[in-house]
Amino acid sequence: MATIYDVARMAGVSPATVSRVFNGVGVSVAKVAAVRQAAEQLNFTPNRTARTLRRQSSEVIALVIPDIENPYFTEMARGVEDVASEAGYSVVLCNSDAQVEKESTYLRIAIAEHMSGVIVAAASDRTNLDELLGTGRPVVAVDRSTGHDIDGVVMANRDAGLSATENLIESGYRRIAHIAGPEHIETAAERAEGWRRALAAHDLPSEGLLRFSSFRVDGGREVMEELLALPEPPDAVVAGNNLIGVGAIQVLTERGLTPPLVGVAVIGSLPFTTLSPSLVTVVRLPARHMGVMAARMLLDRISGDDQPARTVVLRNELLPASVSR
Amino acid sequence: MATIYDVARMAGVSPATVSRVFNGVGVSVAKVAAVRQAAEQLNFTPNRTARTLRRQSSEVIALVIPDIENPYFTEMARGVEDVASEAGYSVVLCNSDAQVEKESTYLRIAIAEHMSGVIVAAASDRTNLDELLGTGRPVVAVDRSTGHDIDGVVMANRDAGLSATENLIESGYRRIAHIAGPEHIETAAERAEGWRRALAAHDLPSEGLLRFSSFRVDGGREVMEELLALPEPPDAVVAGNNLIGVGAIQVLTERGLTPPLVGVAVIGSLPFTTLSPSLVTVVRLPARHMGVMAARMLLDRISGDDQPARTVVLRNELLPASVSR
DNA sequence: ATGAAAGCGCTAACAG
DNA sequence: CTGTTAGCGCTTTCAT
Repeated sequence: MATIYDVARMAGVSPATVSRVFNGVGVSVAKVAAVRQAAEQLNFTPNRTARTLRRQSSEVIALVIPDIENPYFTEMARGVEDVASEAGYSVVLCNSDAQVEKESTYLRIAIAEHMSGVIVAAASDRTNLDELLGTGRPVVAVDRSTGHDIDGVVMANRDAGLSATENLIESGYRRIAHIAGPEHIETAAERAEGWRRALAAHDLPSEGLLRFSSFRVDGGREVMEELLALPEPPDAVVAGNNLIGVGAIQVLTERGLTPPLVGVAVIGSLPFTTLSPSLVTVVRLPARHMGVMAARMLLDRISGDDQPARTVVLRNELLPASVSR
Repeated sequence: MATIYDVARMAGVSPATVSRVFNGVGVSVAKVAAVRQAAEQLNFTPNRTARTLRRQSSEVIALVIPDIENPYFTEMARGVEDVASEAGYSVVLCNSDAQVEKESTYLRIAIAEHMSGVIVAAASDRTNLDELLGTGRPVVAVDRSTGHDIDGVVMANRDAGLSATENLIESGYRRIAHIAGPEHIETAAERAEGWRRALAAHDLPSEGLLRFSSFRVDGGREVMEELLALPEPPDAVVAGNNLIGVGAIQVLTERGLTPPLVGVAVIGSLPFTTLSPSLVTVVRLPARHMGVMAARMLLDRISGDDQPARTVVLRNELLPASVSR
């Protein structure tokens, strides 16, 4: 690999001048031309590692998410990436697999690699950002808030749970279960709270109808089966996220209980569903937009913005099933 | 951030010794203990950028894929990540968005950041690896082969197209269309070739029944609509990948032509489908395994293996629909 | 086994 | 506008 010295020699200038050419500072047109030509000829690319070491920061941001196979998070990643790459930043995607240890490893790498900032969807409420924040790096929380006083972008989760449930109530369902995500994850708890409130407001029963699960397809399947095995099974169900929804609908379909025979409302979109869209209620969560907002806030912080921490709450959109029992 | 010098001073040793402690070379137990304790106290993490600059290589590999929102590729990414992280490597995921220019940018970053190797699912047949290969870095092609003489892992695409089509023929369908991916993408062309052969072998018509599209849901939807508008519409369809399959099934469902009314075979899994699995034929492609194999080959190369280039072809598994017309 | 010292390739004062 | 120079933090000879 050619270095800045090779280019300098070939162009008959000093290494500093070559550096300047590649960093947009004032250099005479003649030398710029000479340097560019030499660089071209030598196939020179500035060595980012050296630049990073010298500058103590790199144009890379880390995005740490708990499940790279969940379309909700990949949609969000697209939003982050679009904003970041527009601004000349690269995004490295890290999959914490919902494990705090893996998450810590990636956060440590972000520090050790001098990345400029981090966007993190916390693996759990035990996520520890102290070390990262101690380095002064900007960090933005997405999807789930953390215990720390930092910028964040979250969904209106309680509202989502509430409106999903109310929609089912309006459609005439009366025994509405909720398959929530893990109990210690904020989004899950909040959505469950919304579900509970909706039922309470309409004097409907909730006892025995709330189940915590994993935010995954098999979690949704398992719990749906349990619910159907109940002496008095529910006539409708609110799925705590997209994957739980998929699992629940799969089980219902296999049993011939295709919605709207059993009412289904899902918190989150079902991008790859093959079901006719009018059969289930969906609360669309603006995942891409969440990524966009988070990236913008992070970039602001990186360029020195030091306002007090902000939390943005994103509204969601109810797409009611158009067919009911 | 504490440096190796801070630790050295505190532990009463030289910086070189600290370095040795963190690189597993022979150091007396007493000093090891002193260094570890000092490091702990100062919360020291070796600076990777400096290490990379010095060593001219980093324990990071890049994985470049054309669509991060496609579960096929994220499943593959999981396979890569599991193997890599086991071996102490981190994986940075880069989304080329099926654009050769974005892809080039990421490949250039991989060089400039001294990454140890690259796994790439080529954006198109115009993907250019010359610059990357010129640096001597190991590169493994996945999913799609490249023009270059490098290791690769691909699916048995022709076979996949063939067996998907034959399954539909056996189920009694006679007018079988194929919605393929982009014509200039190898996987699409090969699967189409399999479809064509199956039809030819059974003296069935193919004329006007092959459509190239994008490997995305809207591509599948669009073409499915076109096909249904034909004067003589097909009675079955082979979808060129998972997303095309989703789009096609969505359109059929909306028209009340739910499979098996119209036969559907999909090349690729439908992880988030809510359709009863027995209604469509699926050719399962071992995406995770592809990632695992690719990562292993790359790691081998990184540790110096210099055998001639190998190409691994992965067999797929036919999961026939259990219900037919 | 340990330390001293020389860079890896780049950028940012500082002079001129 | 341009060149000289001193590191960024680490690893790795080369001595000892």
